[in-house]
Amino acid sequence: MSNSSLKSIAEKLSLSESTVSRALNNYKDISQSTKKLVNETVVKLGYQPNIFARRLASGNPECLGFVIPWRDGQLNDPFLGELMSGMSTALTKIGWDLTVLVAKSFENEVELFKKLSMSKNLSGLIISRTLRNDKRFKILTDLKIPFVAHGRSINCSTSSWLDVDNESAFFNMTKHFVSLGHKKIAHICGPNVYNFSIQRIEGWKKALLESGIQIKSEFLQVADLSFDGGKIAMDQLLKLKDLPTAVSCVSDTVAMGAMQSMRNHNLSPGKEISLMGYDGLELGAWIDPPLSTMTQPIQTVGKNLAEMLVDLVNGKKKPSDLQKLVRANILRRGTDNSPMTTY
Amino acid sequence: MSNSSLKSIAEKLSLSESTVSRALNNYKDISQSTKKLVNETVVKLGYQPNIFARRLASGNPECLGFVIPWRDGQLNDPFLGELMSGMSTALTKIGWDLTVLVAKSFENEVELFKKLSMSKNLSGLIISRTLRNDKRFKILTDLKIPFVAHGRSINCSTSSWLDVDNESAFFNMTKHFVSLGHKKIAHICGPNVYNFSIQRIEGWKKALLESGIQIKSEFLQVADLSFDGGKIAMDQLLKLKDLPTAVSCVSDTVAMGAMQSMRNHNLSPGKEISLMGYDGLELGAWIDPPLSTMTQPIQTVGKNLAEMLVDLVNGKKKPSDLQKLVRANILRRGTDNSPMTTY
DNA sequence: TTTGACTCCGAAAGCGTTTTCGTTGAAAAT
DNA sequence: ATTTTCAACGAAAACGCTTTCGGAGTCAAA
Repeated sequence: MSNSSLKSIAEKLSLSESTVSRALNNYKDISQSTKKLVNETVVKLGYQPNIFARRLASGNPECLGFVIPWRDGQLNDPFLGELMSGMSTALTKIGWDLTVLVAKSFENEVELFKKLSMSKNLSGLIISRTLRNDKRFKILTDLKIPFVAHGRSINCSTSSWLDVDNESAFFNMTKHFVSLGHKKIAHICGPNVYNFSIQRIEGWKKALLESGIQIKSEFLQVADLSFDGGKIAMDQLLKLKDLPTAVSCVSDTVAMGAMQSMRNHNLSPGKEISLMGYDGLELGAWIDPPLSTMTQPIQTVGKNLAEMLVDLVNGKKKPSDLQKLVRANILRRGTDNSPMTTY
Repeated sequence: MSNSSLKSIAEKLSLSESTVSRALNNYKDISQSTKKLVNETVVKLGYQPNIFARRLASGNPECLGFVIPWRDGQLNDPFLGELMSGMSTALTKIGWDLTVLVAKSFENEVELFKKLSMSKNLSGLIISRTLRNDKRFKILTDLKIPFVAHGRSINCSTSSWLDVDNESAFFNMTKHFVSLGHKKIAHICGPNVYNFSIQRIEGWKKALLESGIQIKSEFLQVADLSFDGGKIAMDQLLKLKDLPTAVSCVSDTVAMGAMQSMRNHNLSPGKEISLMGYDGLELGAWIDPPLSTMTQPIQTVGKNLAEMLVDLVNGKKKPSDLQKLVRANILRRGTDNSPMTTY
């Protein structure tokens, strides 16, 4: 029966509703014995509190919103499922909900934020696809909406965020190429509106510097974050007199495009030119040769994002104390090899 | 200010709270003039009702749950974003929410259902990845949880569902091959636990029958819904004495695997053997040659799923009156060509 | 004039929790 | 013996809305 309410439990135990409520919420003015008693009968009766009553009374929506990332009119994040799964599992444990929101443009998103700040239907927000200079940080802060960002921005020092350590990831990738014997290492980066683009360039540069390799500006190509972007960028690289022997790509998608360009020029990815992507897309393993890449534990990221936001909402921590960097790991498949001696 | 409540509006207009409430909910015992007045001041003050109070009082959670599909320990649906975007936009219009749920196993999912039926936190559920014989239909019906399924099952006649017309999709695909001149058309199908596997086989068979082509049992290969599955299945087909000139694949992923197999045998997809996938994955365009496939309007599907469930919850329609079939469309890219005469 | 029907609105009781505050009784301190 | 302290609980207000019911007023019909 779902007719179990606080009242029914209180009557069954000859206690007051308030005592039962405080027992369930682990108040310290309730004796251990009654807490035990209450918890036992609650599971026995299969009691589930009415979350709407609870949320109304407590003033805490106990509900996090996730703004699903929309880019260029398309929703093509293959990790969405894993990410949200991580969030949801973390929240389910504490009885909170995850609701999804969609904003099809920046204006749309800001409008959404304003509505949310008025309605107070959500405890906090998780945003993603952060830009180099992302105005959402200030907007959300001004609106006093608790949030944590998946990704950093130029002005995120006082906010809460979780991000991959892009710089060290591409530092490691480049170092990896160096250790394989490469000296001519190019980088196809993303548009500089994205924060990670800049950071990934930095990692590439630092590794070259530390390895005593001079940075050639023509070895840095900007690309749209798409298959075609990668193809065009690689086309440019292949026009060079002095070709690179390795290319680090800002994403798997871009790397796939770059591979296509190589094939068009009768070059075999991983032979004349090694290359690596980033993201760890499964489909990278489906092509020939399979694309080497870097992976990150997406589900854990989702879980962490949710947990951080809960801490923030509960006031346990300040935004600036909730900043987390996760590592990406090299996944060798087939396109990272030593340079050809004869080439 | 977010201190706007029904009360504040009532005071401002010298009306009672109940009148304002009924005006907003379009009750017919409120005059047009006051309705207009109330609505105007509501937008002026930027009033947002407290959904928890509303949901508590009305008893309608106004919230739909989406069980995100988990398969083989992985969450790899690339359309999740679009699907949920469609749902969310439909629900936002009427002020309902979409919350995501995750179940990592069948037992887990059933447990989830039971909890939901007790707690009544959700108005209804959208499930996906339906099986040929999907026990969830009966379970949810017995638990009296309103739901609509994305995909059919063997026992879904009294339930609400939305599905692609798999049979006609693969009928059309096969007919397309026939019209290109193919007579030896194989089909790589999925495991028969999935309902769509059976239906897609049916479509393939019907088209062959209607075209006067005999169905050869060795031209039907079962594959796991994965890259490797497709590869293995195509390996089998290529062992045949009499090779097919066209292969219709149950999914793009499987088709990618099949292409890999062809390459391993020094065959060019779309030349010696034409093939088509299904799903319309973007990445199909990234390989060489680009994979021909079939697409469906995912966002519309999401929108429809949500709207159907809302109708169901509101009691406007019976489950059996909410069944919808959508069409898939052929997307020619590069792997569907006429058979080689010399081959 | 009375009756009935009809329109529009207010009063008030819920919805199921949380949380503050006060009370009780027993143990400890004076 | 009296006061203080403290643990453990109950009473009741509050959260902000929905919804039922009844009443006031108007107008037309009898």
